[in-house]
Amino acid sequence: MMKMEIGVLVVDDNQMMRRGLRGSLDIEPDLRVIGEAANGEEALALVRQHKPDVITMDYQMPGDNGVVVTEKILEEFPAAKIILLSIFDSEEDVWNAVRAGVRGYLTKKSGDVKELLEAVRSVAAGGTYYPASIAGKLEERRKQPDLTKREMEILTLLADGNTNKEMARILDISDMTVKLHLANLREKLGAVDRTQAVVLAYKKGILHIEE
Amino acid sequence: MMKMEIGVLVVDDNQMMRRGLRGSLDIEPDLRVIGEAANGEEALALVRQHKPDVITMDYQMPGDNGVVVTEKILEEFPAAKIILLSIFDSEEDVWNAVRAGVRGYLTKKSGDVKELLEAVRSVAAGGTYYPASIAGKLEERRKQPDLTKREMEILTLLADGNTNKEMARILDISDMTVKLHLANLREKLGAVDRTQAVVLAYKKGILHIEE
DNA sequence: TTGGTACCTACCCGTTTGGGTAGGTTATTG
DNA sequence: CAATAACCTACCCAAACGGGTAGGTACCAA
Repeated sequence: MMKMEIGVLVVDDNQMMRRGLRGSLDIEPDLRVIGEAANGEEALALVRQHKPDVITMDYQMPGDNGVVVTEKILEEFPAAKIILLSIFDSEEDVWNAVRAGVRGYLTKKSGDVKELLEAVRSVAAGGTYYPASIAGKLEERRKQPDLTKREMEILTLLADGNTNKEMARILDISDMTVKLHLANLREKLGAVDRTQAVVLAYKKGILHIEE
Repeated sequence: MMKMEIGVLVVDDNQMMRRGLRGSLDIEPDLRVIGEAANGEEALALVRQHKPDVITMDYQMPGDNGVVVTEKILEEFPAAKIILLSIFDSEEDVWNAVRAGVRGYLTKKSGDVKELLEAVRSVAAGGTYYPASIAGKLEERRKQPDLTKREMEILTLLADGNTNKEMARILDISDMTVKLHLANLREKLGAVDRTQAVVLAYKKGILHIEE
């Protein structure tokens, strides 16, 4: 009555990573990699074709990232079981993935194959899988209020080295209002000043280092 | 007279990455992976034992990072040919690796196997290998002056949300001096204010996001 | 010995920031 | 309909920051 094999779809743009994942999974007697996708479109096509039991999904990919692809897959196949794999594990990253509906989140840093296998089996059986460190970040994030759209704009402008007056001009609002948003955003992030605000925003994964 | 096979040592703490690398290299007729190491000690031991023609070295590892391990290997075997593989490719990261004496630097983001093979063969033949994006960052970094020890201390304290007065107290110097270092450091980083200074420090890889 | 670099201090002065307090409109949702 | 959240503006005031200028010491290398 139990299905003998767990069919896994590997989604990762990194060719070497795909090779490593396939090797680690295929060697297990109860697991079988039924396909590899390097991006969102390929992933969706293979999901439609093979209905995999579990999908391992990379976060960073050209085009749609793993969270967006997850949303698209779940929209069409609400029962799909997706485990997100990422080099990054900031509070915000984990939060976004969980909100999108993933069943597990693993960090690539460790590269721990045992952990991966546990996650795949647990999720295939209908459970979820979050290592302690990830679960902690999720809990931490849950306690924090979201930044509003305006606060995000201010935060971005702040990181670009704008003064309050400049931000006011850019957003076409009073610099009094900028001060207000800034105060709220410092409060939400737990920062003592504007400089620490951007630092904490980076650490929490709200802002990203892209040049 | 030419050596038929290029012996490669793979150094990476990530088990899946090692698997992917080995698979990608071993499949080539002219390449042979003669060992895998998960950290600096293992790497050094295998280098002594096998004298590999080329070493692919991960940046992020528990214990000594890839640059430190590179230095240790080159101290003992100055002719060793090392290619650094990293997820990160900030100006500072590339700069540190090149200063340590690597012959090539590849980013793991692409996971481009062709590029890896080209790099290994080029380096084995006595050449170097830097993709255009990496070479550009190296050139960029070369033009910039180093931060002094004091400036680094100020930068770190700055990112922690300290005011000038607090930094002065912590470093036991005048807040006038803090202002001076801060001005120099803004100048070197090309930042308009203290907030942008830490942002640029992150982007350049001088500061790191660790919680 | 001279030059360069890192490091330190001080003054003046205008601008920017942050804290507090007190109001308002609009849109959404129970 | 009332409550809530997001958004906006204004005032006062003290503290912090940034720009300019003008010095000093210590050390290392040419």
